Amino acid sequence: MEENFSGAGQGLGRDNGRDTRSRLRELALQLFAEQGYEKTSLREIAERLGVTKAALYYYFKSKEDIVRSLVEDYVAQVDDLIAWGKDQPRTAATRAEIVHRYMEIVVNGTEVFRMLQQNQAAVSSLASAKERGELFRERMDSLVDLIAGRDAPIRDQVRAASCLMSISIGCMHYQRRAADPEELRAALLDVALELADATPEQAPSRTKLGPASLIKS
Amino acid sequence: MEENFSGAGQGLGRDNGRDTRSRLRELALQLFAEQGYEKTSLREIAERLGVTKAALYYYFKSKEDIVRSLVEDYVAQVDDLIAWGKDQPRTAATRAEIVHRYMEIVVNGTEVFRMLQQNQAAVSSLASAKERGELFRERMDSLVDLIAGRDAPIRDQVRAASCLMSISIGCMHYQRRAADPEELRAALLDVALELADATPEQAPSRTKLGPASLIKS
DNA sequence: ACCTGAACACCGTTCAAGT
DNA sequence: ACCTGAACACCGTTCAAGT
Repeated sequence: MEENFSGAGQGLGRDNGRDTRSRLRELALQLFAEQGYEKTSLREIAERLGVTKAALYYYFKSKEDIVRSLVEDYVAQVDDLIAWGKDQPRTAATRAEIVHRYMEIVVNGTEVFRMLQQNQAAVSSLASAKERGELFRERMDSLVDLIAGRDAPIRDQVRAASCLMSISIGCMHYQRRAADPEELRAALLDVALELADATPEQAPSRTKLGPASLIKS
Repeated sequence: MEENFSGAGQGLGRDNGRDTRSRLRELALQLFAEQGYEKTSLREIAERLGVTKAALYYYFKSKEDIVRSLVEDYVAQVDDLIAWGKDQPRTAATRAEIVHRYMEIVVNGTEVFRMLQQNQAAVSSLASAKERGELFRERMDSLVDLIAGRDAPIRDQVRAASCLMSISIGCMHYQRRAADPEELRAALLDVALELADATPEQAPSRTKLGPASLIKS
């Protein structure tokens, strides 16, 4: 919805506007992810683009608005996934499908997710003042609910959260140094899928608190 | 080393200095974690403390220096853990011990880790200009090496990284809403320990790429 | 439609000066 | 030892004005 914005009249103008706008978005993403949102000044972006600071306000109404434009698409994709998941039966197959789809989203937007991860504080106060609270926390919780089941025991919630974190952190952290991207994908899926299913505590637990924890105090 | 700084002469002065300094640290940690490092101005901190902006520079030589002072202790603890781990045999017991110790560190410094997590970008450029690169990335990698073994296959590296992330993210994310903190600890340990050991792929793999992936293309 | 120049309030930092 | 007031360069944002 932000990417295919060119449709309106790209043959009419110099198409230079579209060009400047997307160069701006591309450059901002790179700089925000690399050196951080707050450490990247609009002056730096403008200089590299060959325009004035003030010119940027023709394309975006604020610095935060640039981030919103970069993130928007992926937030929508996650929302779609959540909506889809809510209509699905609570089976192992559904959980696996959620993991696969989430993985797909993250893989396609690794740079954006890296940028989000690195600028959590700056981004979460971007909450648009509207009801879309926290932007991440909330959606994390929704996905955890879908995977572990609503009001699941903490242990299963932790497993589900770890499952999701493994995917995103794993992508961001290893994508650059992994020789074969397919191998990384397979490894991530393997770990994530293992975490997506609550294990029926096969081994009688290696922590001191086993089933015996009911006896305490 | 930063906490027990009072030893020098706390009976001599008004002990008001020590007091202002630690009130400053406490307040800064709270604000940085809550609203973010960059969104928290020194003016706000100073006002709440009842002094001028400039007064803060008597205690810390820069804004970043406040963060360094907050983080220092925990970085040192992690470094100690890494150093200890390097001298240990590569057994399952060692891995379990590393997980337990890491958990201990994170539990004791949850607020600091939350603050680090939320301000990654701001903090990682705090790299002191010295060689202590990235502050987190690097130490993460060292711990992963200790758990998975150096130059382990990606799958095992991912498992080890997930193990560590489960602990820190799990603490930060669930500590506040968990009814019983002991239960949370047990749940986190359970998941982390499962991830700390590479599974001998018991089930013949549920991803499309099994051992058969060698045949491809 | 696309961009500039100049001004705004605010930020982190420095420093001479006060007690 | 502990703190202030005033100044510095820089930041994001606005706006009237130019083409």
